[in-house]
Amino acid sequence: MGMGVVARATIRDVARRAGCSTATVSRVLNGVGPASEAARTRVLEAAQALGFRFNEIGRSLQAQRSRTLGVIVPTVANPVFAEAIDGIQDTARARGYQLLLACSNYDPNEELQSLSMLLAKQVDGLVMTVSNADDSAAIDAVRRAQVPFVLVFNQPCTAVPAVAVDNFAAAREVGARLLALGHGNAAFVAGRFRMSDRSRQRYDGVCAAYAQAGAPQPELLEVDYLLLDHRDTLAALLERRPETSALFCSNDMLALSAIGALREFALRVPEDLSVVGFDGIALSTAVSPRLATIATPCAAMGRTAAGRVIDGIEGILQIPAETLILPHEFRPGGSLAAARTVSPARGLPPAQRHARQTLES
Amino acid sequence: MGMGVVARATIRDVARRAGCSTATVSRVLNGVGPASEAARTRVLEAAQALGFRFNEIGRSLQAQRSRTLGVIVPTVANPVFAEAIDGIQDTARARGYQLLLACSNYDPNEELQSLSMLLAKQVDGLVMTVSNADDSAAIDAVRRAQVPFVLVFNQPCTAVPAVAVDNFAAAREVGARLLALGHGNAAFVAGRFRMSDRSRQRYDGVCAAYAQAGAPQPELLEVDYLLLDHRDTLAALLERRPETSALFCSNDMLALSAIGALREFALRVPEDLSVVGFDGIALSTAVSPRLATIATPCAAMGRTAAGRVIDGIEGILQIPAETLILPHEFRPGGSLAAARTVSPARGLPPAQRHARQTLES
DNA sequence: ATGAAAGCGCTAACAC
DNA sequence: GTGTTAGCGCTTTCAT
Repeated sequence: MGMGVVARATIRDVARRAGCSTATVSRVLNGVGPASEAARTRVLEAAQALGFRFNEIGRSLQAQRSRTLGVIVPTVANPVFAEAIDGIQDTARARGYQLLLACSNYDPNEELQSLSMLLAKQVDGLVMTVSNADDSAAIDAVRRAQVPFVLVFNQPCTAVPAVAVDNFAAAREVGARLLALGHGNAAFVAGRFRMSDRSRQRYDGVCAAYAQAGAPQPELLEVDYLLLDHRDTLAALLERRPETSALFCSNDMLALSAIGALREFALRVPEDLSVVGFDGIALSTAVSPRLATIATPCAAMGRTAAGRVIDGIEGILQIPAETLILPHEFRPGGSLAAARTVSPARGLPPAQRHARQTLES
Repeated sequence: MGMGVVARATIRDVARRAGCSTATVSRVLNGVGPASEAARTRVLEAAQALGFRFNEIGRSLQAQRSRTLGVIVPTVANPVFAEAIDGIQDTARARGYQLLLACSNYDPNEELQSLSMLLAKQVDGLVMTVSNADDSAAIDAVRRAQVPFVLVFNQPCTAVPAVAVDNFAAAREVGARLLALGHGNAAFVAGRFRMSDRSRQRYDGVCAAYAQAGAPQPELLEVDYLLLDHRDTLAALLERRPETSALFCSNDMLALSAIGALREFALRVPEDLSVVGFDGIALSTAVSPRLATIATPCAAMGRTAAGRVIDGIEGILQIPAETLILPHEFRPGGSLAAARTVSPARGLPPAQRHARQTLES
């Protein structure tokens, strides 16, 4: 064996050195139960001298709780989940919990598998984002396990504890604003449409707005979410439907990279095409033009969800099996402007070719 | 107590149901040691019927290993760490380890405190990024604890296991390129300069290039890393040193938001000012103009570091106490161009005022 | 005030 | 091939 953990001091070592029993050590170090001043100082001294630290594994086994929260998100590479994790961390740390993190890559099987591992490790509770909150093997499993959990981002129709924003309403609002600005022809750009109920809810929302206005249903444009280069897909769309004047992207990462792709075509945002995102990640306010988007309180959602889970764990609260909707806000940005009345001359194929040559050289 | 974990089936329950001892159950379920076909099927059946899952806490206590890796990074909100975590995850999952995640917020005290918690939870090894790899209480502590660890991103001078890119060399290369393009006056923009050895190494690198060329040392511009709005700071710089023609940012997030801020001043990138980043996060290739940056293999660094740690844990390898340098690559991008020979007219104060009014209305 | 002992779930000698 | 037992580190009755 290479470099392994050297035998760390246990409570027995401390007891031996302090000349008392392990029970006394435990009482002193935990500050519970009686202990004479003499014993107290001897124990403290011994613990100090030995550099004693509790072994939380032993404690967990006996206490039947691990002070650990499981977290399952699709990926940490999308800042929206990263920001939520920061929020979860905040609350967890403040309340003395650690985070066991797993990423599912938008794959329900991996969700289930990760969940299984986390449950085996006896997490006290779970915060997770699943592919499809209304039909999730992972949710079934965590329910069977009777472990407190709260979803984040997911906005289930069924009775499941969750903290989210109102995806449908927010997207409908975006739809209304697009229409008000004259964008009768818009497209909805999504990454993992099949694997994200949020994405579908958002699409439904914008479609509802368009339907209500009698406008044509926005085309659904699915792009590879791993690849951040969407030039080909967008070029195809603009060729197919040149009247498209706005892109509503399922999340900010997508929106940002869509803007990048459009610029490669020498298309100006918002003069030639408007772009709207969803999430309100930190970077969305830092770029210029600022990204018009739905600002969601990602970190607060993480904090709230973690808080509820911990309340549930500690018996402070029976976690309600319903979605807590946190307020969203449409945040205007330079990436969204009124549609041109005349369709711009978009020399797409040549521009595209040019851009690609430039880049691939 | 609210909803707690209901008593889960233990190995004893399985044994009872299968009519054998716990030892047999353990042997069968772990696939080690002898077991008759009859026993095997009875155990499997019983386990199935009871929905038995090992309690990893019990296992860990007995085995003296947790199959858990501790991960400490400054923040998960910076995509560069998020991407590294994805890499760590990859390897960890492949080799059967879970991740216990902690964020230090660039604070050495929090590093130490997080470390302490992770060690108490008996992580088998650690992957971490510390503030200052050459003077880190956390490193001292993890060494004392004799727990295998590898740093990521940190590039220590002292003998510490690490996986990183050569920050100094990469930054010097950026410096050389800036000079070659006529940027005799550049500024280095950093977030947590005091709290990031990487940042300092990068600054030293670019300074070395400038010194060698006899050019004036790039000014160090420290900005609030939490706030992504750097307009005021940048405006002050450009007023103070209007001859500045390029910004070299300590990381891509900073670079991206710097570009955003400049656009708010109606300054064009790269016509008026060039911007170079460092890291090569996914978004840096998606924006337009593409961000010129040092592309670093963040995910690979995470994978490699995790791999080494696990090799160390499993005694496959004695982790070498030295920095493994992974290759970086300068990635050109439209954000960097030759400096203008004549200084552009930069109506800064009015532009700034205008931009801010627009945004704050 | 203190200690002995049981036991959390599991594995690994060791006996049979 | 199988069971008994001890013990991983800790807390917690229950005696004393």
